[in-house]
Amino acid sequence: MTDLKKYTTFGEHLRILREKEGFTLKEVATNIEIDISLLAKIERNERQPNKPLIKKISDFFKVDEKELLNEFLSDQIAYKILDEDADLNILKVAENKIKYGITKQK
Amino acid sequence: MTDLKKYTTFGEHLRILREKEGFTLKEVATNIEIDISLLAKIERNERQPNKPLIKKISDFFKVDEKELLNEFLSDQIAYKILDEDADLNILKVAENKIKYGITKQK
DNA sequence: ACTTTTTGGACTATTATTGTCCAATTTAAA
DNA sequence: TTTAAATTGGACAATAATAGTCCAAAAAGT
Repeated sequence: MTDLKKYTTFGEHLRILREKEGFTLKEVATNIEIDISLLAKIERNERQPNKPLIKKISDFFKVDEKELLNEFLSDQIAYKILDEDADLNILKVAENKIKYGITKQK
Repeated sequence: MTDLKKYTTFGEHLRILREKEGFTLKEVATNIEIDISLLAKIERNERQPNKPLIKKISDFFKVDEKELLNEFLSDQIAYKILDEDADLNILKVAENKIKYGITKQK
């Protein structure tokens, strides 16, 4: 587990990684082969990374891919709740659905 | 709270409501003004309802709209976890993100 | 002041999802 | 056991959502 502020977004996490190492957007973007502007947007959570990109990022910064992926997925869920401004208890409901019953969608 | 099997999907819930009242797909579909086939797909969770439709459904079956909406939202989260086959603990992480910090996406 | 870095917006491209249509299958009722 | 009604399923078109690009403006650093 990295010693970052917990409970931040994927984007912030990424920015912190980058700044900790003193890289510019350009340097990172070049390495992970995306547009600078896109990387900036990802850091600001205006765009979502895809899986291959998360892999490249974890390789570049030498962090655990799984951890980054979880950061990303938990963001998605958090954003969904915020967007819909749903009650937090639906998380428990979702958990129970998974545990007791429902199966994958086709 | 309706006395339905708990922790089922939106689609199953809908089908149970319909069958309990002895309606055919056609009858319900006509009333809520969607294609029969689409309704069938929604009952099988092959299509997701949208908000206005959830409203129409709750009106038609005289059930609480908020409850149906939560059913739908918790499904979405459950399906996401299953699809990504993510660890359940990301739900807790998401909850903490919401509680301590992150704000709405733009 | 000049240079580099970052931001922001408008636009296009891509991907995902919904909704439609119709034929095939299943159910049930005559 | 045929006939009709109900349901399913797939292929496709329509729509919506999201990502990615390009470039100019703003901010930060030297």
